[in-house]
Amino acid sequence: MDLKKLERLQNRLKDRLTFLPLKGEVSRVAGCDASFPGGMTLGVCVVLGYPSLDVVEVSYSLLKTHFPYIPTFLSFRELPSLMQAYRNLKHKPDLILVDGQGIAHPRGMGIASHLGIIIGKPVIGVAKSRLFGNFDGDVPDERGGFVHLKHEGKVIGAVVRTRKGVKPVFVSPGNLITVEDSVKWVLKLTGRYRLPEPVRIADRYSRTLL
DNA sequence: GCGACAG
DNA sequence: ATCTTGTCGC
Repeated sequence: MDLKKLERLQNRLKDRLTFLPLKGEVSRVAGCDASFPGGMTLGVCVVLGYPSLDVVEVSYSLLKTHFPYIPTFLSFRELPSLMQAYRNLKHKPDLILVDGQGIAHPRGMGIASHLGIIIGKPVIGVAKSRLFGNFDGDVPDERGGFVHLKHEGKVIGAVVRTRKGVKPVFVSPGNLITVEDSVKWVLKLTGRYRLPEPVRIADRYSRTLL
């Protein structure tokens, strides 16, 4: 486990990121998350139909955990399992949401970006707390209110209020999508809960599947 | 040297 | 993330 080497890998992968408006039809959306039941990593991917949000498929992968939690290196802990679960899907999604940061990361390589580079599809990162980036003032307390997350003047994501009176979430593009479209889709996929349905359901399965 | 630090 | 008792608010 050579962190310096992994940092260089993240810096190299960063050059392969692309940010474009989301084009084409979105008929399926996926949510990915992992849990850690006693020394194991349970990665889960759920696919929902869009716009119905009905669960189309759930796939998972249970692997022995081989990497600890170290801030800014989350992908090396969770991706092996999440990738395996993703490969097992029979119905591939057009858009993916992952529990964690996208480019709102010190080296622009949060887990959502890393996953986005590997599978080459639009991925959005949705985190419950901040890792990197700053924002001014407060997030308007109304569903849909948001302020940009920035780093050295550049917009790298947004702090979004998905429900009035509830703590906001940190949204950032992983790959093949823009900050604006990421915010727009997170809101379109959020119902009566704090987290958008794909990640909320993936989270629930990852802790209930056993 | 000190504080921050996704899940 | 996981563990785990009690409390606040609708």
